[in-house]
Amino acid sequence: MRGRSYTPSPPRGYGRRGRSPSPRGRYGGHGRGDGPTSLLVRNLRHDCRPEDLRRPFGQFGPLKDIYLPRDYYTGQPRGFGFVQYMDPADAAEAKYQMDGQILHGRELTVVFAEENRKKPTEMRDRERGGRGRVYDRRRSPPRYSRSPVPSYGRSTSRSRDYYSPPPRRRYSRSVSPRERRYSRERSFSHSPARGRSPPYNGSRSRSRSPVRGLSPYGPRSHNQSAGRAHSPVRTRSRNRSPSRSRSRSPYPGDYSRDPRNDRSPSQ
DNA sequence: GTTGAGCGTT
Repeated sequence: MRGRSYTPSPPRGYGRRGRSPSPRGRYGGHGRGDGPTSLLVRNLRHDCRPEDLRRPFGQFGPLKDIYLPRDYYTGQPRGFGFVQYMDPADAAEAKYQMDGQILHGRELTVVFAEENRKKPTEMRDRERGGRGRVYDRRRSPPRYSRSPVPSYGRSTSRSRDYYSPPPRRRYSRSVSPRERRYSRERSFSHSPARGRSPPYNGSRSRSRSPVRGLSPYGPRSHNQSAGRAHSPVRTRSRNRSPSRSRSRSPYPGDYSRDPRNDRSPSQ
C-alpha cells in the first residue's frame, strides 16, 4: 500500500480523452461504477452564478444540477462550484474540455468531485472553529454582516426559501409577543442579523430558470403543489386524546405498573 | 425521510 497522492490538477495536455484517469470507486458517491457525474469547478469568479456555468457546461450533455456553495454567514461565494451531469460520459467530456477554459477571465480548473458532501451540522462546526477562523456569531458577529448581502428580496412565491436559518433562540426580552408578529412581517427591515442570524438571506444560487431538462423546482424537490391543489383549510391538528397517550404505556391494562409512573420514593 | 449550510475558496 502506498500512499497515492491525488493530483489536484492534471496536466491539461494529457492526450487520453474520454476515460477519466481516476480509479473508480473513489468517486462512488453516486453508487454506480460507471463513473463520476459531478465535477468540481474551481477558480470561479465570486460573482459567478450557476447560470454562467450552465451554458458552457451544458453543451456536453444534460445537467442534473449546478451548485455553488457559499459561506454560511457571509453569503460570499467560495469560488468553486459543482456541476453534475446525468451521464458520466458527459461529465468526463466536460471535464476534459472545460478544464483550463477561461470563464470571465479566469482559468477554470475542472476536476471530478468527491462526494464528500457535508451535512449542515458539520458545516456549522467547521465554520465555528475548524477553519481557523472562529465565527462566534453569538458574541462577535462578522463585520461583513451588514452589507455584502445581495438585494434578494426575501422569498417571493416560494413559501419558504431553501434557506432555513438555524433555530433561533428566544426573542429579545424587550420584544412583546405582540411585536413579534410585526417583526416577522417586517422581515429584516431593522438591524438585520444582530450578530445572530446569518445576513445572507437570499435564495440559493439556484436559478429560477429551468435548464433544459432540469425541473424548475430543482432535481431534489418534489412538486408538491399537486397534492395541495385547493385545500387551504387543513384539518385541525389531530386531537391528542389523553387516553391515547396513556395507552402508549407498555402496560396498558395496569397503569400503576408503568415504570415511568413508578418513581422511587427516595427521589 | 437525502441533504440547497456541498469537497479543491482569498
